[in-house]
Amino acid sequence: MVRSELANSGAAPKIPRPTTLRESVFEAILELIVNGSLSPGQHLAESELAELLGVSRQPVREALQMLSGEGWVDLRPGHGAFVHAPTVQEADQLLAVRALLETESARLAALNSDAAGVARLREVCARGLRALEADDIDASVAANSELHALVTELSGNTVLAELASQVSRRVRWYHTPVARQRGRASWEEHGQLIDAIETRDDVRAAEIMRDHTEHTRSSYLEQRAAEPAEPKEPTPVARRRRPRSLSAS
Amino acid sequence: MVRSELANSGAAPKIPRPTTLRESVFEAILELIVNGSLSPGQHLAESELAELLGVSRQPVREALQMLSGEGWVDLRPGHGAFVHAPTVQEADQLLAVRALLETESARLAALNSDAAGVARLREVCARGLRALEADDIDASVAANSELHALVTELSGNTVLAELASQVSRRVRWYHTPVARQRGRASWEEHGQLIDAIETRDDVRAAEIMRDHTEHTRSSYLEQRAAEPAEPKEPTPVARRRRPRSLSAS
DNA sequence: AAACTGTATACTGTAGGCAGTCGACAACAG
DNA sequence: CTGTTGTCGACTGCCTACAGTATACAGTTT
Repeated sequence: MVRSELANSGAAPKIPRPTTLRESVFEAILELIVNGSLSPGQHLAESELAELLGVSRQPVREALQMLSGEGWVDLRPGHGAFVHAPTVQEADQLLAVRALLETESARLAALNSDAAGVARLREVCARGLRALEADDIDASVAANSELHALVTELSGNTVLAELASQVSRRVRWYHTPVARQRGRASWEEHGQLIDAIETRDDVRAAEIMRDHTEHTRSSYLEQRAAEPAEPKEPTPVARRRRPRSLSAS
Repeated sequence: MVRSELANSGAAPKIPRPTTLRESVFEAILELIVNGSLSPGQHLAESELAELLGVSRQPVREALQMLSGEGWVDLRPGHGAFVHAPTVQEADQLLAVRALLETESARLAALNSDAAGVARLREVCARGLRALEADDIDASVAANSELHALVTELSGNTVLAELASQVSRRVRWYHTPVARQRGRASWEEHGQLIDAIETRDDVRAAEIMRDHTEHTRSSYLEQRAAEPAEPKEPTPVARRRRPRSLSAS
C-alpha cells in the first residue's frame, strides 16, 4: 500500500467538502427561523428564498421538506411552507417528551459510561460554568446542549440519541428566549448528574435528569404565564397578504 | 349560510384528492421496501424508480428524502439512496425506544382516557382477537398497530404520539417476519392494559405496557438468535455492481 | 506481471421552464 | 346593499435538460 504513505501524512485540512446545497440552505433557513428573522406563521415563498440565498428553487424545496420533517415548518400542499407556530401546549408536550428521552439516556449512560466519557462530561461542564461566569449566554446555552447531547451519546443507544437530539433542537428554539435565568442551578444539577453517572448509580442519574428537565419545563411555563405574548390570535397563519420582504423583525 | 345546505348534504365522495405525487411515490417505495421487493443495502437509482413508477425524477428524489428522514433509506451525498440495512443492534435499540415511548403513552392514557376512548380500545382489541382466531396474520398485525396507535393518541400528547407512530412503523418492518407466534399472549396483555386504563391505574398500565413491549423485544431477539440469517457480511452495501432490474427477491 | 493513468459511462445535483391550481379582487345580478 | 360569478395574479408541483463527479475498465509503462 503505497497510498498509506500519503494517507498517513496527516495534516488533512478537511477540504471544504462542498456539502450538498440543500443542506447549506437547510442550515441557512433554520438559522433564519431560530434567530427570529422569520416569524412564526410567515409564508415562505420558494422563489424569494431562492433569490435571497442565490440558488435555484430546487434546493430550497428540498430544504423546506427537510425542515418540515423535523417540525420547523408546516408544508401545506399547494400552498407552500409556513414557519411553524408552536403553541404553548405543544411546547409543553415537547418538553415532556424531552424529559422522557433524556431521563432514559441518563439512566443508560450511568450503566454504560467509562472514565473517558465522564472526563468529557466534566470538561464540557467546566466550560459551561466558565461561560456562565463570563455572562456569555450563547456559549452557556451551547455548552448545555453539548452536555445533553453527550449524555445521550454515552447512553449507547444511537436511535435514542438521534431522537433526543432532534427534540432538543426544537426545545432550544422555544426555550432559548426564556433561558436567561436558571443558569447557576442548572449547572449545579449537571454536576450532580455527572457524579451519579461516574458512580454508575443509574437510578439516581435518572432521577436527577428528570428533576432537571422538569425544572426547565416549569421554568418555561412560568415564563410564558408571566408574559402571555399574544393571548389572542390562536392561529395567525400568515394573515397579511404578501410579506413582500423576508427581512422581518 | 346558504352554503351549509350544500355542505351538509353529506354523501361527499371525497373526491380523489390528488395528493401530491411525492407522497404517492413515498408510499409506493415504502411498500416495496416493507414487502421485500427492495432488499436492504440495495442501491436505488432515481432514474430507475422514476421509470418504474412512471413519473419524473423529481418526485422520486423528494420521496427518497422523506424516506431518509424516517430512517428507511440512507442518503449518501453524490452516491444516491440505499435501502437501510438494519443491524440486530439497531433493531434492539429501536425496540427499546419503542418500549420507552409506549410505556409513557400508556401511563398518560390511563390518566387521560374517557369512556369513549376505552370503548374504541375494546373494539380494536376484539377485532384483533377475531383476526387471530381466523388465522389472519395481516389483519392481526394491523389491529395490533392500530391499538398501539390508539393508546398513544389517548395519551393526549401529540408530539409523543407522532414519535411513537414513526418508531412503530420501523419496528413493524423488522418485526413482522417473526411475528407469527406470540399472538394469543399478546392480545391477553392488551386486554389487561385496557382494564388498567379504564380504572385509571397509570402505574399498572405503564407496567403492563413495559412488560408487553419487552416481551416482543425478547421474542424478536430469540428469533434472530435462532436463525442468524447472515452472520457474515456486516455491511453488504450494494456490493453488486449494477442491479439492473429492481425486482429483487 | 503489477501498478498507474487515461477514458468512458452512469448517476447525482442543480437550474430553468411550463402547466395547473388556489386565492383575491372586481364587476355584476338580485 | 348583499351575494355570486368572472378574471387576474402568483405560487406551487412537476418535467426536462445540463453540468459536475465518482466509479469501472482498458491501455500503457515500469
